[in-house]
Amino acid sequence: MRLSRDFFYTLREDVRDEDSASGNLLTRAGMIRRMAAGVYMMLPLGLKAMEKIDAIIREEMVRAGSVELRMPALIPEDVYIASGRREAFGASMFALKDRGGRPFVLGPTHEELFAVAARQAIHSYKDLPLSLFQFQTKYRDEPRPRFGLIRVREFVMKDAYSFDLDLEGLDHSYQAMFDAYKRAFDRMEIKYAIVTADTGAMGGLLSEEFQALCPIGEDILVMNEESGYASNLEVAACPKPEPSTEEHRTPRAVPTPGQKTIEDVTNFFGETAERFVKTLIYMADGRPAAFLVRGDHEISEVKAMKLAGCHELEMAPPEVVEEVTRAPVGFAGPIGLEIPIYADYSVMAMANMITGGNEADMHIVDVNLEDFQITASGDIRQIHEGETTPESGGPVHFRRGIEIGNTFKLGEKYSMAMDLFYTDSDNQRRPVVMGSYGIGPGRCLAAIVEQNHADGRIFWPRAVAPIEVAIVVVSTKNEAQVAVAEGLYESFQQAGYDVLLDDRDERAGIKFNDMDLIGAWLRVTVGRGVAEGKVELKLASSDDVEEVAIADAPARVAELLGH
RNA sequence: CGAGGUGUAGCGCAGUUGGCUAGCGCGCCUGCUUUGGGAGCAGGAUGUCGGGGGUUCGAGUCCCUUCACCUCGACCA
Repeated sequence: MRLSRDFFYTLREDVRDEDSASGNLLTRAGMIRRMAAGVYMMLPLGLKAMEKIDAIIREEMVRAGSVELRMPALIPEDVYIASGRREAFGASMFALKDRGGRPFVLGPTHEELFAVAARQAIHSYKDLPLSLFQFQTKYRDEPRPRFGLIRVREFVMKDAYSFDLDLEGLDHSYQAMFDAYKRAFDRMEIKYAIVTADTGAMGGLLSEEFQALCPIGEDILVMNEESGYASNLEVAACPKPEPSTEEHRTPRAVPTPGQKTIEDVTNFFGETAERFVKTLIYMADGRPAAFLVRGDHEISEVKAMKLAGCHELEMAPPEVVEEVTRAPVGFAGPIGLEIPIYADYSVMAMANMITGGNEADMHIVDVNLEDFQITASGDIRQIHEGETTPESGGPVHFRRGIEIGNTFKLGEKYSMAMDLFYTDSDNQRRPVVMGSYGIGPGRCLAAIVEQNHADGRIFWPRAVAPIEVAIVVVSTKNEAQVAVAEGLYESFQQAGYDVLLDDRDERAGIKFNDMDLIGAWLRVTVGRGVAEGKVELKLASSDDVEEVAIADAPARVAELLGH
């Protein structure tokens, strides 16, 4: 690009309302611009970086044997009703009607459409396996977009789908995609962890996430480096404690006026939180249910949903809490509840616990398991840092990650819903076994910047730098300099580099600063050295400046770029 | 959805108890000087003060309303 003519600008100051380094730097570098909450313009330089990321992903997809196509974003609503996901996505789906009043949605993900498309091509076991992918815009009406490109409402996703005969075939397809993902992220030089994750709204058998390690990441990763254990906090298994050997006493009510929170009550009783049980009232698929966790623990809603076997779980509104506990919010307890009660393993190990009294200003002490009826017990809490589980093999610690990729073994869920079957060699009709695999290229871009910036400038990994070579003409009034710069520009373009010519009539300092901000990988300075037949080369990653003869510049640049 | 906050020039901001032509820095335009790390001097342009309504002789400022955006929360009863 030639700056005197191209669409290019930078901002000198930090941008208001950009709460992440990547959002701020990409905006200042003139690569992106926010239009609305979670909606961004992708400007030429940002688009260039995106295209490089896309190209890497595309190459790895093709290498893994996947075939590219493109689905619509505008989709009749009944496609998602058929799979039962219209409800699962709920308000996070952008919904609209056409002029005839027919309901449409903007697709948040495309398992259904791919299943529908595959129906045309898959009839026999001879048609399998098959792998398809696309780069396509998704729409999700996030409750709270934030962190620049990291949580947005409109974004391009690379999504791929595998179709296999059986679970064994799925394992192969999954592994091929998994390896492709690793190669792609390695080429982008992203520092990431792979964690087991919740299958969530996708459903299915297994989910693993590729998480770019980064302090502003929204996911908490539970890890143990020695054993290689890594799991999303949502699903990280907790240790199962030994039952208490304390002798069980008889429950008795104790007045606790105004003591509602665990903190209140621990102070009131002068006991540690481990002696208390939190009774959380939820709506599980619309019906109230109680979940018990120890006072010092936090519930994992993902695990709780699995234990309760429900698809939707949200905190019950105060009216419901008051109805089922017959007490104001803050005094719920298991004794006398007439709704299903699910208990965490740690509660199963407790004795003489303190619970709410289901009565205003009342708690009950010395409660034991025999004093109430439990529907089911299981691991429904979040693990704490420092705990050890059989899986982790040692104490876990937490890190934060940005989810840049996710792989799912879906199984037969969508095939069954969308009627995707094949005939096997014994003339039996069988559901196709599917997998789905997503990468957020925009999140990759953001994660790369988060991981590679300092002093208000971006340091791009080699493979994704939008500008490989920036030619800075120090003085555009100096004809000799301009001629040399133009010659090099032409030569670098011929060589196929991503090259930028800063021929703006600006002072050298402005140009140098701008090239630093946008993270030009290699800078060629065409200035006073031209009089002696020389130009200067400088890598963004180093402070060293190398003088070379103009005639030698193309060869040396090629060498530095590794072309 | 709950709570809080912010909307004033392209960007970042100030604007007193309501007061007369609405300011500052950067950027932009013109000229001169300068010219290797965000130049200097002089001159200049640019505003539905988020929108609508109201109070008032007079509103960026007060009131009502609405929209947008941001932060925290929306699991701990």
